[in-house]
Amino acid sequence: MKITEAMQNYLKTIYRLQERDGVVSTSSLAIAMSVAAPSATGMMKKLVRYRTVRYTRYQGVVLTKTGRQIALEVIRHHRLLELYLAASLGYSWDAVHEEAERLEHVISEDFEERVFEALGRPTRDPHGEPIPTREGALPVWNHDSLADLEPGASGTIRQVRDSSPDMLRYLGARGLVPDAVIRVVDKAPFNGPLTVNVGASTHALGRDLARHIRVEMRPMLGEQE
Amino acid sequence: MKITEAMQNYLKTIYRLQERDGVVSTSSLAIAMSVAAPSATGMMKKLVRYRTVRYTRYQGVVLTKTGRQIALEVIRHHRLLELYLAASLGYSWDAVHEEAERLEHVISEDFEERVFEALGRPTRDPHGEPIPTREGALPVWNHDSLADLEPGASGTIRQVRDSSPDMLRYLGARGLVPDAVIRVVDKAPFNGPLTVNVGASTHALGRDLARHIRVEMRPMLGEQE
DNA sequence: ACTAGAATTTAGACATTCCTAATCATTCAA
DNA sequence: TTGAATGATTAGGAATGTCTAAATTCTAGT
Repeated sequence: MKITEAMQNYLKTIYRLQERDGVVSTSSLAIAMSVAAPSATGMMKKLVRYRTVRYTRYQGVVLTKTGRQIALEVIRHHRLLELYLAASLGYSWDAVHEEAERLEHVISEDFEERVFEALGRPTRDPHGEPIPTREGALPVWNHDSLADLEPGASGTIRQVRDSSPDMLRYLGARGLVPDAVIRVVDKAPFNGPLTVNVGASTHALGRDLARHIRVEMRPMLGEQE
Repeated sequence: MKITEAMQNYLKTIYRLQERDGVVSTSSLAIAMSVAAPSATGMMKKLVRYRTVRYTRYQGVVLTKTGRQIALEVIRHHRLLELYLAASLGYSWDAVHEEAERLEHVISEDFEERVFEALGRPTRDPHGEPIPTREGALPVWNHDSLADLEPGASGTIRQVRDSSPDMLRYLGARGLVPDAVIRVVDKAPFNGPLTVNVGASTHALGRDLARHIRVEMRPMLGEQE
């Protein structure tokens, strides 16, 4: 009766998909885990035995409180590690994900605590994602998708939601990182690209890409109360 | 065709036992790995297929060059991690072993390299054990066992070979750590205790325990050339 | 309402790594 | 030298997590 590493990974993935889609289907889970569908079905049944998910045949799964707790614990490890690797060992923000992915399952609570303190009890990882607390609470902000901003709007990048190293390097090279201040110059119709100012330079960004960038809008002049 | 974590652990353990006893028997390996004897036999056969050990039925195993290479790589990870945990995250020397034991199999070569550089290319871990080089070379010193020193002899502790946290705490509390300068005051016959000066204080030490402490003797006055 | 196609689950298999029970080999002592 | 104790191996089986192929269930379009 032990939560294995595989189970942790499934729970973490279910959590992520559930945030996005609500109920999680077998096929989406299988794709996200890079396994065949029967593997996902089998694991769902196992997770049920551990009371970490609620599962109805042909209907998909939802995390229980216990399952969410475990997922958030793993996510906390992951994000603390990403931050630690970047801050203390000089990793670039596009390289932290892969290393954290393997370390997150093996570090002790003691290690977690020491890293947390060494980093000054941080609340966000290098990609701007919030770090769950030890108690499993996760502050949720509702920032706007960059893709939704209209020309003229400006704000501060709060999150860059993409774990592909190539994409992160691409964005980083253009200054599109958390805390960067941006302004939308132009926006093509029909899901076409956005043109944005970042600091001194201007870049065109695909709408799909922009959707992964979350922005805290600066209240327009005259809009403040 | 992949070296699994279990195989790494067996190879590391075979390396350690081989240093001590020469050829490694199934039973000693099984005991050291905390598994039943048939598990050890089975793994030996598997390690043969990977050309990491030479094995003769009923005779035990010896590492091949490849096997030793892999064992030393894992040991390098282990000792770098021990040092890093102690130096950068404030772990006590009795706590580093357990954490390093789990991390050693999952860190990347990149992580290893960054830690190595962050620590200033160290050559010894917190217990005084030498850290194998990236090429798999291991400097071997032949220090004396504290148990062999005669009354009046003195020297510097170079290694404390014990991974039990309790024992390390016990020794640490008495100042018996690497680089400590000690002098043997008295030595009981028949495998009885040694009495040693460590800094300002004096302690009696069981001979078995003293055997795990390796000392670089200071040449006696008048003995220098 | 029916049916074709998509999604999902079941069935059966394989690789790992571990176990217990039983058999086989070695060795040491009388 | 022989035989009992010790040590090692074989035989057979369990748990995990994966797969492919086949059967089942669902869903949408007519």
